[in-house]
Amino acid sequence: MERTFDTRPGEARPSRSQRNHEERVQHILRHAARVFREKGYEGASIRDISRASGVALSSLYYYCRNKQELLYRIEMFTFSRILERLEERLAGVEDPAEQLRVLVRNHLDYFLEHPDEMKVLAHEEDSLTGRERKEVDEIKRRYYKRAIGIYEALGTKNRVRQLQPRIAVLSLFGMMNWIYTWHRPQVDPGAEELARTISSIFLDGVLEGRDAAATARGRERLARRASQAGSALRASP
Amino acid sequence: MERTFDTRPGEARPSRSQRNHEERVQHILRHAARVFREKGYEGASIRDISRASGVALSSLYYYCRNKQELLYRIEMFTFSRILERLEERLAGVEDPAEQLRVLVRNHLDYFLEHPDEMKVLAHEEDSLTGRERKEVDEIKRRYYKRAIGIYEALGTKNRVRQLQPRIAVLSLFGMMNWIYTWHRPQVDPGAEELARTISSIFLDGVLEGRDAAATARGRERLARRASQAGSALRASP
DNA sequence: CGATTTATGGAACGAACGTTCGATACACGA
DNA sequence: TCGTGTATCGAACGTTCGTTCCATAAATCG
Repeated sequence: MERTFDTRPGEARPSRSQRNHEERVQHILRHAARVFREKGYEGASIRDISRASGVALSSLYYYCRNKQELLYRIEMFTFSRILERLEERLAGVEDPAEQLRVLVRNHLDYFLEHPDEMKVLAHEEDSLTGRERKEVDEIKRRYYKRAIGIYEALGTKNRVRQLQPRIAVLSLFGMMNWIYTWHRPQVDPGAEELARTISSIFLDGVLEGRDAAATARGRERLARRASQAGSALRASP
Repeated sequence: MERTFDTRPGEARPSRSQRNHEERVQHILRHAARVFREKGYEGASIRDISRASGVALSSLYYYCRNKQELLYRIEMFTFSRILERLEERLAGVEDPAEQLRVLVRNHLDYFLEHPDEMKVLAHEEDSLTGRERKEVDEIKRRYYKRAIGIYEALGTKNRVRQLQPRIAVLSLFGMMNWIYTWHRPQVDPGAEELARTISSIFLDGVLEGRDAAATARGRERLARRASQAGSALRASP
């Protein structure tokens, strides 16, 4: 049957049919991402995706095992690309502060270039289950660990506040990943200005120079006020 | 028919039956919030809420017109409480930086006390439609505007970086609202430490003193590098 | 060419969905 | 004690869901 060629069939050399196959899958995934963004994973039906992509309902099952696999492929593909691009851009950058700016810029570039996929990534974290869920969690963790590494390098080369790296880095991801809830391309700044703003808030904060030091003194006062306010609330009718 | 009393019936004086009614609604909403948090609004079925609350499927429709009203009531109630508490705590606080710390602390206190409701608030922004959607958007906007006001006051009393208030404030909300995706009560810090960390990142940044000024010089270098990297990527095979 | 994958879509499946209906149990003022 | 409004629920409605089946075109190849 298959001994005419010494390469296993359907593995190397993407034949024309295979290239078409992969293109078709990408076509479906692009439209699926848009539908998932608009209606959410649970709210979107396979019929919606069929209609949006122009591929018949039952034909979708020729390319994907089920609905979950659509989401899984979108998430895996997107995470892989972001990580891939990040490593390319980090090559040769030594200063940790600049590494962090590169990470933010890379994240936001991808965010604004592929808003559908990125909203799905940020919004459908819990929609996968089983093996698919585990694999996405794993690549997400790799991304997170990369950021933690940069943050810790930042601490060895600079004077840094005593913050838990986990909390600091997840706050940074919060600033970035929340963007999908408010960013309107025609009104709001592009990736460059957003990245500059968020990097500068994270690294330098909002206040400049001695003002930052001045407000630091107010912090113990706040701690006292907060617990005061808490008990006052509980006592009120 | 209804001329025996001069007060309109069922408006003033919450009778015992009315109190029980309101308690029952709150009971349902509490369980509904938990189910919405666990499965998402679309993924959760009325039958799930019936099972979780112990109220029969059809009885739920005695208390709420439909599924959307469950979500609407949860979101309105939660937003109202947060705003209410915020104003109580802000009373008498003059310094804008401290006002901002109070806002963060108030937000996170409510976040960790009512994680179900807060995840629903953060995660189901787009699930409502029509009149209900408009009303929730409106109260959300009031909250946002309050934060913008504090941020602008911060700018008049301190030396502040030239950042768009909209972007800065929405980044702050990003740090806070993203918490629901990662916070584990048994491992992660409570509201006080979280609020301290996030306030300090926002106001003072991660770097301290002259280090912050030193890295500022690196910014134009970054701008150049980023556009370089962008074209390099496009040119690569 | 005829044989065999590759690709497509109409029709149907059982299950689950949001919602409604009608019967029943109970509390309470007249 | 009777009648009326409040509260509850089992059963059912029509619709939509994810998925499968099967028949059939179109491309591939010895």
